[in-house]
Amino acid sequence: MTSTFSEESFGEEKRSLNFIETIIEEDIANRKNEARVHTRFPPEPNGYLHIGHAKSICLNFGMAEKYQGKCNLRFDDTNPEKEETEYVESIMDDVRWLGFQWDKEPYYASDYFEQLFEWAVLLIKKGLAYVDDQSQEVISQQRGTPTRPGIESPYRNRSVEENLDLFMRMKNGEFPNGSRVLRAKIDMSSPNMHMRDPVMYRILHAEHHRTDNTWKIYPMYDYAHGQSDYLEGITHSLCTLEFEVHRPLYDWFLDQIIETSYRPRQIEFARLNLSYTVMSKRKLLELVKNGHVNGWDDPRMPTIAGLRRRGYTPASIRAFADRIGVAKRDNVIDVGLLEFTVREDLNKIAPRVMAVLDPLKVVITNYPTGKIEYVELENNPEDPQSGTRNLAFGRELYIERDDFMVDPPSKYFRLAPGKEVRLKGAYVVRCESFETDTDGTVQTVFCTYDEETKSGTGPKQPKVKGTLHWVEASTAIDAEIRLYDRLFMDEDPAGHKDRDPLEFLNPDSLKIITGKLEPSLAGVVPDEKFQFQRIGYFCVDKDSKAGALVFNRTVLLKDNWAKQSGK
RNA sequence: UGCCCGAUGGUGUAAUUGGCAACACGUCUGACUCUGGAUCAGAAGAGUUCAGGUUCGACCCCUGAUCGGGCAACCA
Repeated sequence: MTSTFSEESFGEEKRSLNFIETIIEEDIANRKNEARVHTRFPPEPNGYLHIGHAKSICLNFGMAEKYQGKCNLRFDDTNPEKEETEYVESIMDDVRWLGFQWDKEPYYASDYFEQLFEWAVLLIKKGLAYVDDQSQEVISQQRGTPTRPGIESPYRNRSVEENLDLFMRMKNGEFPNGSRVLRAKIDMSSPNMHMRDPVMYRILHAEHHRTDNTWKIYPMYDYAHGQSDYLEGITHSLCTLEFEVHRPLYDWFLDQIIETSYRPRQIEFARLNLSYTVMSKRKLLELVKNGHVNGWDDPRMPTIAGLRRRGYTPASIRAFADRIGVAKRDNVIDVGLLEFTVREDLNKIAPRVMAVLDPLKVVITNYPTGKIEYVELENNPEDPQSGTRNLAFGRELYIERDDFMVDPPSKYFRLAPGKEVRLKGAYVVRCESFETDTDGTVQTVFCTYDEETKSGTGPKQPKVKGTLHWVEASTAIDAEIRLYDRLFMDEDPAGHKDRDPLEFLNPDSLKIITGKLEPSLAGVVPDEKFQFQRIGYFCVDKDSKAGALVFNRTVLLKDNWAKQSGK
């Protein structure tokens, strides 16, 4: 094994290789395929990319980066009935957003239709492919079952001439959909179902998003994928485990056409599963179509577009992909790990601001009426470069309703009658009294402040247990805050036989409230990210406008008090 | 009663290719803190699915079993 490429630069922790890196390094050491590394990310443009695809993207582009190779973006568009340009666009957006750059232009399997067709003709001439006139049902029956061998089609031994003629006429559109297929002649009794004379081409009179109506026949995945890899010079074709049984077929087709020593190799890894969510395109599409979420980029969706709108950063997703690793065993990653990686990134980069989501009025009774002063606050204690800002302080403020209790337990470090807290960046205040409405809900809390405790400059700096965030009432601005929670209440919503994942939908996955924010936020634009001090990370939604701000909650801060008091 | 994969703390991923298991998240302590965040220090938690075998020595090799996943679209 060469260690040339496994050495990490100084400061980075040195990690052991995953099984794919091990294979690649062996191949490089053996100078297989001239020691080139060329991968590809091959999505079908029939839906939006999700976090599982992000794993594949990071893997494929990551291997290319690590071994100074290349990675193609290739749209696997062999089924005109499901594929749309909208998806092509979104996929390119997502890959770019994650920070990867594909080699040259995006490729399309449809670019190879002509070549694929010629190779099909070649297979017919070699006696390795034939036109079958039977119906889908009959062909399916003849295929047998996993435990019973199939039987051969009566059309299996047609002459090359007849096959050629029929295949041409299929191509020319002379036959209706479903009337004939081209099949590879392999082995109807193979224990591997995929080798039982698989279909190579079907007749589809459908408009293709790129080739329009030129083609009346379309190649199947198995017939197109390996050859596409070959045409692009791919060396390591990484795909998920369910394609493992396809590998003999991948190799079989390549065997028939390859004349060089170069050959791509398919390697399978386990797809990502995330707890408390669903990951199949079909189920995600259902969520969108049935209106359980507001589109593919709804911040509750595990799509890349959804995560982006939720406030996740590319760095956090790449860090996530990094930590989950790559292996062949089935896995379910705790969604908490994803949340950890965003917090980790946002903690470093998100400016801190004051925002009160459930406001409770506080009156500082000994503070002059009408006076406003400005206190200085750090923008981000984690980032010394981020500077400070001035924030209005006055007699009437809002604090979080959770931060006051009439009759608190002993470990409660916040405001309560007779207790003192620090208002972050301002003064220490003491709660003298409070006022409730008729049903006992606290309406206003009355405090006194000590002018000498002013943050930083005051002569008295008493140690107080609690520090609260706050906003000054007359200058605070309102904003719509969208509080997102997990979409499903079950850890594995799709993992129950006889139960629809929709049964586990979380009815409280979105709550919309109006919060009070510090005025410096008036000019924010979509995608800006902040830490609402002591609450969590929030980002500006694309629906946000000046005067009608909208924030999405990305993730809460870790909250040991909630954990402790919840028990 | 087929074929192909896989099985290591709660969750993931490792173990210099045979020298008695490490890292991350999570959990729990404690310190620090003008964010009950972050940071720092520490702890608990698996003896590697099971049973045999080879070996001085097995997570690693062999045999068998068990459990889990995948395969019967003219989907990818």
